[in-house]
Amino acid sequence: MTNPIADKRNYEEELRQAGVRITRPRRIILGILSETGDHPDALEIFRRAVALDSSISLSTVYRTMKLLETIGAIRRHAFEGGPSRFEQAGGAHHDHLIDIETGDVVEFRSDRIEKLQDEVARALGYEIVHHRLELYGRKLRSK
Amino acid sequence: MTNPIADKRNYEEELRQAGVRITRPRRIILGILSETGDHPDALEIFRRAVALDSSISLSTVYRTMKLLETIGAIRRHAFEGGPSRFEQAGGAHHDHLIDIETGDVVEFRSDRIEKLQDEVARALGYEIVHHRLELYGRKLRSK
DNA sequence: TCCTTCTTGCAAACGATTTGCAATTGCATT
DNA sequence: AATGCAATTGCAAATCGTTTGCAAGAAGGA
Repeated sequence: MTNPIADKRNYEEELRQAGVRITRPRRIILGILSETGDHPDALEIFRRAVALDSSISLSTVYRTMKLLETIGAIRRHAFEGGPSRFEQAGGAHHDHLIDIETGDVVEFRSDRIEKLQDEVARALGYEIVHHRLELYGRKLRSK
Repeated sequence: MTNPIADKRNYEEELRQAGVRITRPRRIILGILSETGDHPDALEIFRRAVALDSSISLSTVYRTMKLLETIGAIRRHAFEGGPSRFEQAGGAHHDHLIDIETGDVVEFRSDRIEKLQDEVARALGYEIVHHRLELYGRKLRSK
């Protein structure tokens, strides 16, 4: 999930492919995204970016996230209550379990649930374009 | 799902039980909520309320929604992109399918999906406190 | 290097929602 | 029905996350 070198390469390549310039702020933000395994929000990315180049602005972070989102390089999640959080796209589809105590995000995937969703939608006369499944829970103090 | 008289009764009763005063604005908002089968947002509720009493303010709508939410009389949903939308609580649990073309909301329920969610969470060492499952789709032009 | 176009930082604007405050109201009490 | 006080209101201003206009500054092909 965290593969700094290869992922970073991909990002710049994706940008080039999309015909956008590779600027200093973008390179920095891309580096941050490709090295993180968590789901940071814009402000958190901004903080990490400023640590590397204090001249980066929050607007640029937002603009870059939107750009990356439209070219499909990252995914945006609006979990309950908080600001949008981002993750690299490219991996297989998955849903999220959010630890309501820590905010940690655990990714999971259930083909059986996906299949049932399709069935439900079809039964209602719809085809699913996309979905959002978020489980909010707390750690079992399993002994 | 739409039962004006009984539902309206319940609302005022619930408010009394919670020890809050039954005011003119509240009565009007409650009436609107109990008569609607859809999932209006605050502004829409405000519009309908103003039609009945032009002195009602949007803040009061927001305050009332929050109040009703905390006493468990209504549920708030933050569907993708838009403002919060509300529905009466009290019915059985269900999830939502949102028509991405019209914004219409279809309620559905799948015990099998619920069960699988629990299994997934448990396997990850969590217990679910609540969840959010939203299907975004478009009508099948089924002939 | 030059030129055009894309990007940036900044500050102001934004939409949804919340809040401070002084005026008004509900309602338990006389 | 009149009283009193806390709960509630409308209004305007504040808030949060995010977007945008603009003038200045870089990217990168000619």
